[in-house]
Amino acid sequence: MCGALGVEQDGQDVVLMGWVNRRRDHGNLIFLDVRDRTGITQVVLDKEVSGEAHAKAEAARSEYVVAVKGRVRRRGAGLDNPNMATGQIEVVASELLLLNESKTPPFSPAEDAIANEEVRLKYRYLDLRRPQMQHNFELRSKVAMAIRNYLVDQGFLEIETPFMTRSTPEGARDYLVPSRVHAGHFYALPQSPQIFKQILMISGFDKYFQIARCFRDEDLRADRQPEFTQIDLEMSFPRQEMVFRVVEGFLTAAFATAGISLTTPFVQMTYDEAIKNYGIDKPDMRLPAMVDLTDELTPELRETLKIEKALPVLGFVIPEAGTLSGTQKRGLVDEIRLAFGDCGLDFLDVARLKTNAAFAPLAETIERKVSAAAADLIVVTTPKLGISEKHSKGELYGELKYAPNWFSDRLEIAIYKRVGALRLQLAAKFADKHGRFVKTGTEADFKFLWVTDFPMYEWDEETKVWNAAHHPFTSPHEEDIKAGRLTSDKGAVRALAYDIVLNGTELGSGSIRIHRQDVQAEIFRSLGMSDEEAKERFGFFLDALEYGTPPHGGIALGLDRIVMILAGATSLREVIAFPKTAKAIDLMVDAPSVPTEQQMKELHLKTVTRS
RNA sequence: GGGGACGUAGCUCAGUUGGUUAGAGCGCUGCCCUGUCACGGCAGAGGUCGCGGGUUCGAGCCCCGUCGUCCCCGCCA
Repeated sequence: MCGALGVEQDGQDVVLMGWVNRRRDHGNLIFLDVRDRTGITQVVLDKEVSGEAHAKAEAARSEYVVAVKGRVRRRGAGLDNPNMATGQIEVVASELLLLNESKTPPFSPAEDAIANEEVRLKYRYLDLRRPQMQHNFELRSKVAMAIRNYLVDQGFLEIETPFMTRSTPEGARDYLVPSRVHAGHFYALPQSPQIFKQILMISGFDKYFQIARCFRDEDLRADRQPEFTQIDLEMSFPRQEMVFRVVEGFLTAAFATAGISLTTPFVQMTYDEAIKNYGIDKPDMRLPAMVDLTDELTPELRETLKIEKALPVLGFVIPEAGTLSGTQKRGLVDEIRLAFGDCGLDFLDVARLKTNAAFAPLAETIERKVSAAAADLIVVTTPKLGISEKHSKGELYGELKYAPNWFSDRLEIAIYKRVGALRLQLAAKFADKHGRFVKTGTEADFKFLWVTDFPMYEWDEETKVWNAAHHPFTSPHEEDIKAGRLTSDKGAVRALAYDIVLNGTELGSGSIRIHRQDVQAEIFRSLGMSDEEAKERFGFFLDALEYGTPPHGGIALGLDRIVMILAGATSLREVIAFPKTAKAIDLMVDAPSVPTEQQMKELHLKTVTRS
């Protein structure tokens, strides 16, 4: 292989096959850089060595497929290329075959500058030839294999579940597949194998896993594709810590394939703590936390900053941001105001903190509380959100989605989330300076975290109902059931649900499930689902629960996201061979497409145009 | 559904206050070249300025609409 040659092979006869990465024609001497999956080797075609091979090389062009027969030679003094892995050797060709020609490609896989995504996706086969992409998919393959091996070693069984099924209870929109045999009936592609894996527990497969494709018809993001791959697993008789240890185990194995050793167990915090300290349920631990400064502010300072009495004031630090000029500061404030509304905020570096008339008396306290270093930027803020005492709890939950237990009765909690978002946006803005997001290939680049005790219910402001925050098979905390909160105080019910977070990205989420039919029925009722409705949607599952269901629980992790972060990429498209655009289009095969009339007829379908 | 950025040669991009013949680098084609490795030299080809409409004496540039790509909000266990 092209990348496998080194000085050890000096003098050996070899055959190389690959693509012409570059051609350098010196007349009677031609260099071809031949590329395959493993790397690039320089091939020398000397007219005096083989006139025939040399003549063929004259016709060779970029991306031609060639076979070279020749001898490995240590390059002469001063001819080594230190920029190339194989730069100490070259292959002197005695024979050259042009196995296939290539049209001039719209962009060259050899180029350092990458074309725009539209072109890359249309000519995906060319894009995938790029060494970076080849590396990503080698990494992905190895990671998946390491996880498989680990789980199998731990006694997990890999079991497949159907793609053509019925809706799973995940709340996302389904992709539907029309049935030819049953007019008007549709299969749904699974949003996850959730129900099947629980059934497998009931079936006695006490440790199941699957690297499973999942489908969700929702709008996309850089880290969301309509079809994606999950490492899905479920265990019987677990405590959640048992699930954590399994996940930490396979992640350690997976990261080891990339040469990164992880320290376990991972850090753990509750959902409430995450919101309170980071303003988000998936904290990026590479950045410092927020600090509540409410009790530190004097009434005079509140006056100066025009902060209403009731609102909490939060501070945080952007590391290494350096000193901002007045203009920069004003620009930043305007920008933030645009995105976050009036924040009553101020940006202060440590020096300014001490000289600012309003803040000076508190300088030391604030500096100490936010643990600011000299070059750090201190942000003191309270987004106002137009919140007042008049706002109902429901409206607040709408803003908040969840209602963490510790502030069930307070009105200003959405602020924590706003400030959390602000913290992330500002950190991204100063990313070049603080370097916290830079990947160096060490353990420190990967900050894992377990977030536990998620709320059981979330308030849907549009429909004015409580929904299951995770899914309706998640078990609430026993004490919350006993305290009657399922009916009296839904917002305060904690679930035995947990997320695993890496660098601010949710990698996966899982829960301990309900294994008792009576509890399950109570949950459905608490979600406003009638017994009939529950039976209609999940009847088969409720039946199964009644035949000796073991306590069980599990988790599912996004394989694509793991590989993305490990590869240092910022989009899933870099680690999915044939991804879709933000509008769920495959630009290479041009999918989705219009079916033929014959297909439509057989499927009993008719297209209606919505006006 | 909403907001933002982008769309000019095959690719990456520049294009001033609206002005006459739209440029650069890379790539491509031909010729030359025996030590290059982002080879070099000479010559050359290559444009529906995304698309449609409008304003104007005149539009790559201004306005409206539309399509596409990307990012974000909503949405998404």
